Amino acid sequence: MAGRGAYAKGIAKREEILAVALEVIARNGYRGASVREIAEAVGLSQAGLLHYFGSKDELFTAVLVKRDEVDTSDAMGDILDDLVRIVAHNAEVPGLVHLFAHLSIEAADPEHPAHGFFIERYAHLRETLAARIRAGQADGSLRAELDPERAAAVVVAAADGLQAQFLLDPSVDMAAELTAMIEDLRA
Amino acid sequence: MAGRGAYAKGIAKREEILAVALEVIARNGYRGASVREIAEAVGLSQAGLLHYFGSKDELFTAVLVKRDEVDTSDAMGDILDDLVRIVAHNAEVPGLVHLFAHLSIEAADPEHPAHGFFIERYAHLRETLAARIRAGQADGSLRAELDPERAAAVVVAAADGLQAQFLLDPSVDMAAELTAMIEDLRA
DNA sequence: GTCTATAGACCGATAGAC
DNA sequence: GTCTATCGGTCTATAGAC
Repeated sequence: MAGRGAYAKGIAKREEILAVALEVIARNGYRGASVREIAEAVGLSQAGLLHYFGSKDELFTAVLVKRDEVDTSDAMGDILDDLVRIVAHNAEVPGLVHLFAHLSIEAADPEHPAHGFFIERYAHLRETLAARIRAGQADGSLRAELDPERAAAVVVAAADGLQAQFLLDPSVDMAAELTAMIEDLRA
Repeated sequence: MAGRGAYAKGIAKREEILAVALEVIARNGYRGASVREIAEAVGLSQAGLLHYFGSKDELFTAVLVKRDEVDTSDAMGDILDDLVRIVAHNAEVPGLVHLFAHLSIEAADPEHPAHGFFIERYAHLRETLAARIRAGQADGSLRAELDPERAAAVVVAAADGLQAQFLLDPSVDMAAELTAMIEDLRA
């Protein structure tokens, strides 16, 4: 895997493009963040950029995966706390929240490059949460009458829905609402 | 307001366009539902259609308002029941759910024609739900420790988030999940 | 008032030269 | 690996016929 110069340079360039794209989107928002604009910010032509990522959707999907990796590496252990912390952090980068929301809707099409990513992301998130809820029920810290799978799906849904409300009206305090909801799960 | 022939005809044409657009979107989905396609389905040129609605976004916003009117007229009285019924019905028209989700994200831009619509829609929905929760707490049918405003915001958010999960994976049973969530609010 | 036709701007995608 | 040039598609705007 430790490729030679040319290969390694390609990888590095991809990383550089992703970092710049993340900046541009976080600053200018998703709207108007065209491939051309990002390409110019990196110092490439539009076609030059699309050499590294086959299409606009693939580029933006890669940005998403990258953000997810960063979020995951920041995780502290308790998924309930992590979720609230991620949501709180998201309030500071509305452009990225917009990109995420936008792509999650567009990826409904099975042909979309990010379709698999979102399917797996939701499945993994729901499983992790359900396991955490079961553990909490076992040690008596969470209410016993909850259905772990259903509660997990609804917590994930609420987090997404709160982001939509936040995008429309930035005064919505996503983290506070989500915290209150999670508090309500406790015994 | 009872205009003469020409005016009334314009109104009727608008209604006809909205009805056809609703059909096309429900059938073909939002993706690929271009102004041209809808115009041809009505028997108009693209520019002919845009004479009635200033832009694509305005047209789609009008479709949304129309759907909302239909939903509202179907309401039976109890907002909690109505919400579940609307969500259940939505599972049968994924194209419309897609349109709704897509526009609600795009409308985050304050310049978007549907921005005000969504702001008001969420505010109204949250108020109505909060009032219903307060009433339920007064008569002892809903849990007393809930914060009515927060619970209302979270229920709305969950409904939206479940729609996003449903669009990605149609096997997700939105109505069942939402019903379970609402059950959990009861005393 | 209503509609057709057309033109311009922008975008993403692709071909092919270097 | 990067560029220029170009293509097809979408939205918007407008001039002018009816």
